[in-house]
Amino acid sequence: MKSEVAFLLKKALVATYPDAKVQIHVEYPDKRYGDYATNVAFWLSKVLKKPPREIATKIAVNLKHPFIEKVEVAGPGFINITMNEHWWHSIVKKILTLKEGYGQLSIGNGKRIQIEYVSANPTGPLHVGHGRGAAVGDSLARILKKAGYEVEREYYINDAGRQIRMLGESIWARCMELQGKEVEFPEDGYRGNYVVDLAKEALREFPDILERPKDEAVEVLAQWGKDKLLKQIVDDLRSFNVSFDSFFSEKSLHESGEVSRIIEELKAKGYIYEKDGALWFKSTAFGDEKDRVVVRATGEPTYFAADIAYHKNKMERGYDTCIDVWGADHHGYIPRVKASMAALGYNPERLKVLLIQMVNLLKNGEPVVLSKRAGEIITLRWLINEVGTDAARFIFLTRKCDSHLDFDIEIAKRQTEENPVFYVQYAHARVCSIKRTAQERNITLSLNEPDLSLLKEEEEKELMRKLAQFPDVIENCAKTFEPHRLTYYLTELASLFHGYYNRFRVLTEDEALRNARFALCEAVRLVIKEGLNLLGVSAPEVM
RNA sequence: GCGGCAGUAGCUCAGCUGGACAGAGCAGCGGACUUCUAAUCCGCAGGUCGGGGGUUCGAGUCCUCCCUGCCGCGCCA
Repeated sequence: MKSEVAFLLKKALVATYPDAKVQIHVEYPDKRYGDYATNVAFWLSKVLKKPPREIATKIAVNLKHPFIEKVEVAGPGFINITMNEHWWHSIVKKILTLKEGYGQLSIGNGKRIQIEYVSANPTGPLHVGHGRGAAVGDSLARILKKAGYEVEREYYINDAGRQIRMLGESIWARCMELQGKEVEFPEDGYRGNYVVDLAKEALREFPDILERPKDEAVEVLAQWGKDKLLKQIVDDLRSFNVSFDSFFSEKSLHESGEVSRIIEELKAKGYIYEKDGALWFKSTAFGDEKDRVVVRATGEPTYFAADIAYHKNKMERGYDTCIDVWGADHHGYIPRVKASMAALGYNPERLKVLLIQMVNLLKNGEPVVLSKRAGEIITLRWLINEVGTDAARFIFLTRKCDSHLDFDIEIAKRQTEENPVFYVQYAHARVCSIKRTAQERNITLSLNEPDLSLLKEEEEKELMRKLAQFPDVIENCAKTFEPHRLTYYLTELASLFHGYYNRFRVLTEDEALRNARFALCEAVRLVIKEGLNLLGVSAPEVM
């Protein structure tokens, strides 16, 4: 609702200083100062060369609206605004009318955003780190949609190149072992147990596989294994409430010739040279720290070459913005991708890369040590089975992407008050419980024209203030690409609700008061439900 | 060595274009269930915002230097 206040401020500003051009920023001050505040006078004082208090006072005089109770100039020049009850009541009514549609914005203005996330190699199951990227990417997609963007979600499948062949060789080696044949396991092979399971299944599916020439067998197993693993990945993501609009195959870029074409295009522009038998892209011309190989001395294109083609393809599809969600260990990769886009004549600003920091797994405060050599990983599937999708998603979204995340498996499993997701869900369930109890006791509850002026308590006003912030939170998340702000908001809203619930009764004798309070609670419930939905977390009616 | 991220209460972390006395949860201590679910609530206690300089009317937030931790610097992806 900040935007409405900003609009009123804008009017007052124009009335006072018609020529002033300044961005109006509205904040939530400490509640003893008022409901909204702005520091616009400070910015103006720089331009007008007058004291901020003087400017603030003049603007305040012109700030009028039936919903404004009072306007005060405070401190060195803040303008504090206090709204009257009609303003707060209008918000509750708005929520009850719009329901889950409350908070829908149009700041995206129909602009197209593509968001690519997870994109894990189909050479093994998803691990916990992928889960964090999935939670962030998926929730961000939901939030951006809510903010009025046209959003497309994509998964880039690295189904070409060395790692897929290595998958085939790993399965082949395990097949040999299962048949009791001595064979050296490939040095960079995939050592996880899942490869043994795949090998067992492969032997059933292709009884003659080991009789075929090795190259052929490896190729068959590679493609078959890749498809199996991809299906498993998609299934895991589905259990994690994560979905995609499209899957884009790296292999298709090679097969369609797009990779070769992109190299020719860069060559024509003079950004490709040969050294040591390989072809190099002159990314240093666009700020990268060194040039990068696009075609190996063996004649094979690198992963990066395909990635250039992929990003060109994205640009050609006309998105206003493309978001790539990557693990933070890929940060050194950003300059070369942006360089390639610049070289091809695209504005690199159209690409935003979100780096997701590492997840540290803990067990009762102690780091979980995994042997990388033995291919030990903690899979997302395991995590979902242990702690559930709701808890895992919520915990992943309680940190900003830039921060490392300590994920303590025992705490997440414990399902106690240490686990914030239940706290928020419980608030939702409690409102549902009020409704149920009323039904059981034949108490009438009506949302029809509640008399909200009966909500006189400070706690009730606090709740209405918080509810009014929801659209601002959506806007904030969408602009910063930071979904974690929503989890904090929901926790705060739930906290206010629990406090209110403990102190006041909804099902009172006084029918008018009962209906007014229930209307407020129902508004809280609707916002929590929609908020959780944006995080991909369920809102149970009973707990 | 170069680069990225982090360094805020005992622990895990928030902190909205720089704003008005630095916030939450957990842990600790003390209270609240014949009344809409105690997975809850109320209260107390707890911090020279890693350190030094600087910019500003104002710095946890911006600049600079230093310290510590994690990560990256392949013709791997």
